[in-house]
Amino acid sequence: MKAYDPHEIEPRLQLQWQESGLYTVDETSDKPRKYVLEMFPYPSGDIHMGHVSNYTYGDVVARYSRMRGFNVLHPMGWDAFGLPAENAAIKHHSHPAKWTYDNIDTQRASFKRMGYSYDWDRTVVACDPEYYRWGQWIFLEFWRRGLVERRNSPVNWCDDCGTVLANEQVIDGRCWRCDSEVQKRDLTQWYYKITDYAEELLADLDQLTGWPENVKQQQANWIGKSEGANVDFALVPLAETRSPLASDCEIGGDVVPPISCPAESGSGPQASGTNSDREVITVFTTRADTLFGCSFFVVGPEYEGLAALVAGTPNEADVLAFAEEARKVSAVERAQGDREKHGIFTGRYVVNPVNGEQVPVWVADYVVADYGTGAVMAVPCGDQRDFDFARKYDLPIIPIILSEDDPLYEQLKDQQGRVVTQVDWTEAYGAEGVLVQSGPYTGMKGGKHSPAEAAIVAALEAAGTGKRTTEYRLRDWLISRQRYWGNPIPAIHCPQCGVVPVPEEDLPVRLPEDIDLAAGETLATHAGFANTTCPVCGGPAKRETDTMDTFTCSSWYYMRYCDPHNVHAPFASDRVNAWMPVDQYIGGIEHAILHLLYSRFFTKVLRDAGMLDFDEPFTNLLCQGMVLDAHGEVMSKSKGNVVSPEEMIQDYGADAVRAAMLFMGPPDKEKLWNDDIVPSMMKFLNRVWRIVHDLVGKAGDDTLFDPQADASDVHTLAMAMKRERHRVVGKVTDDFDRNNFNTALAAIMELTNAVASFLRLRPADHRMACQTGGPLCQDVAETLVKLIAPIAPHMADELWQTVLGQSGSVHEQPWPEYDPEQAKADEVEIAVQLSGKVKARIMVAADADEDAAVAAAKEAVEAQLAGKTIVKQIYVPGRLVNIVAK
RNA sequence: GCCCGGGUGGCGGAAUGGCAGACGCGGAGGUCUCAAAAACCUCUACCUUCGGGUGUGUGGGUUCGACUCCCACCCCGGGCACCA
Repeated sequence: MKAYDPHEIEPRLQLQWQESGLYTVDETSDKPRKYVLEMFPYPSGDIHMGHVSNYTYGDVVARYSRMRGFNVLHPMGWDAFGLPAENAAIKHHSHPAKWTYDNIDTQRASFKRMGYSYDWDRTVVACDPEYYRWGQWIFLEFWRRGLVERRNSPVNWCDDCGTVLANEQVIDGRCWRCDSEVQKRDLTQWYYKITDYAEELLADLDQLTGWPENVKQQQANWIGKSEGANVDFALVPLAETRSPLASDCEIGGDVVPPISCPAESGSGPQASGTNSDREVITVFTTRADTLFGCSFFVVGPEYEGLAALVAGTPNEADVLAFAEEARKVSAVERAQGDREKHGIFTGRYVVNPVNGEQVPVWVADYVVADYGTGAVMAVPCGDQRDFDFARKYDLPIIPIILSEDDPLYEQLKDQQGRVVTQVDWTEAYGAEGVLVQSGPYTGMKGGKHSPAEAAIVAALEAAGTGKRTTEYRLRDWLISRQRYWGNPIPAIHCPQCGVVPVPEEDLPVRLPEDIDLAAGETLATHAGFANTTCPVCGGPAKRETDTMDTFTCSSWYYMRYCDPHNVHAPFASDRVNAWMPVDQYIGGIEHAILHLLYSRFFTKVLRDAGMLDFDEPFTNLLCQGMVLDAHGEVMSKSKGNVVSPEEMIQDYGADAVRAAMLFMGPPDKEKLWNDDIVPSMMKFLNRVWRIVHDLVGKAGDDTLFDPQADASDVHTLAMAMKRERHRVVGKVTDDFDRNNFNTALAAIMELTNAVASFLRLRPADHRMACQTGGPLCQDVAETLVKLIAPIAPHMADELWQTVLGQSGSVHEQPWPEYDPEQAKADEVEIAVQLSGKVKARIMVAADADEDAAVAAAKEAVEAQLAGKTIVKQIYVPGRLVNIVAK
């Protein structure tokens, strides 16, 4: 027997697989198709343990699927545009392409060394003009469909990266890439109008039954749908303002005079002050039911009409100064949720449309600028933020929604007028409750989506002062970047014709290669690139010099894999429709929002463009957990705790590294790396290697079972091995179907243990005659090799081809069959419980009926049953007998 | 604050409401060996007066039976967050 030597076996088989084109997809095959995909890597350097984890899972799924009879598409490529390449180029006075392609070469070699079964003919590299050309084409298609917009607005600017960022790339006010503080700047930028798809992106999450719940939850949070209403508050003209100073701005006195309301006047909410000639400030609210509790009104410091609003008021200068200061607060500081609130009275009033009350308008820093209308109605009774603000500035808190258990409810439930009660609460009442002091709605149930909310919105709509609306937290996707190493935006700025698209036949707009980034050159300063002619009028014009966010590249690469060499289009629809959606997608949880949301968006747009016949790109999603060091710390160069896959392969071989990664735990959980695990897997593979050799050595031996010798033991263990063979195939099949790689491997170990027991118990000098012994050994050996083939593909193929002497590769073999009947034992051990406590264990026939099992069980616990009456007995076949006795 | 996960031996982790701790690591002892390595074997949750008792974050509940289901709480990880 040759010793197991992964360093000899692995490179040899990798070459054999490559030369035979084992993993090249055959588009003409009539097998059912399966698309197995892992998120493509960014070529940042050599691979790390996170890559090993991700791509090993994908490779096991791909290899297992092939053996299950699928025609499997399993491609690999690189997400090759991005800032690190540019920084490296500046540092080394070279070109980003060099750094990128060098790293791709390194990674490709490592992936091959890991034995991953990719179809390398389909590789997509995002910075290849043959790929990014079609990213530009898709940009133009989005433009044609009205989904591209260029607009000026406050954007996130990262100074260290020298570019703007999408909302999704700002984490707690910091840049996702370099962690430096993000500033707000007013800039004209390019957007993809993802908000047009907000509703569908949210609603279709329900279709994604193969996605982890937390990812769907994160996307739903990010989209952030709120159903409510826009309500118009009419501005009281300055001339009619009755109380000009901030200090008297409360609704005067303790008792507000009774207001007219439908119960008295017979009409809907008073539309007082909503004449068309009056200026209106609109607010968005999900709690229209609390309108009667509105005691002030707030606009944010960024509110557009602020200057006009305060023009001519006594406090104009102070208000503008306050707003200016508030705007300067950094995003990082603002990201802290429980900041102290600050505000100032504007001197103006608006009219509450439900009751005609005039309420003071404040400017405060707790109003979010780009959500809703940038203005809110304040109901301190029902909203904690308004409550805090009211307390700080001594503004009225009018109880209008209460729990029925509240003593105050008894006092107020029949209150006719409007008592401005300064309640002694310590916090707002945010829950559902019953309305009081709310005109005709008093006594109705209030809360989000409550009857009172519906009734009040309906009345506002009837009166023309309100409208049902849905707001989303999702913002449009800012796709332009002020960087070189990205996909150029195919647009031209013509002084005559404005901003015009680059004609399709002129694609791709190529990145100039002769650029000196180290000297500070940019696309904008590169004359050869920036200067062009207008495709409409032919006059001199400037090229757009922003590039696209790299996430635009990763939003459709999985479609390109289906038709990677197409020179006429991004892809042929029939090819993509034949493979997609991706059956199993695997990647890191950090893309729960960014990449996965953008990809879903692209899919829906291209579907609407008639290019795709499916709604969602990824049917099943597996988000792998991070690989951490033994102490649960993230591996990083600065901490010096990085485990190198390359070193592990050198020491133990790729198969052992793969097995170790799979065995560490469930794929979606964090994995704590332990240095002992790879050698122990090497040990296990060695054991399999020897066992298969041993079994094959016995396979030709038709004298295996000698009834003259200790036949009972040998026969018993042979039968146990056979049962285990069937049971384990069932278990492994089930586990692979559910991506439970760790327990699949554990089950394979159990089979090897059964085989080892069998082999050990048969001393070499036993010569036995049996018809079935040899074939059983051969069958078990083949089965074991097939089961382990997806996990340790090199060793399995070597055993298959040389030790088992089979032709072809094990990776083309059908997955082993199993017979559940044969997995059953004749006799099983069951537990005997007394009132749920295990008291004994007995052997019974596997098919024992209840009477037999219970009788045997009683015998086993006879002593403990003495003097007791049996109340109940439960028999779970193959498991236990539970006797309840008093 | 809201929304997801999770809490099981010394460690990683197993358990369709049915014998908790599969499988592996580590540890102890042994076989083989001149010796070591490798390989193989046995043991390995805790307490115990050796009868048994206790154990899956805590406290209740449902059930013949709960790691699993329900209620309340504690702790850890993640996401969202002055989003009206």
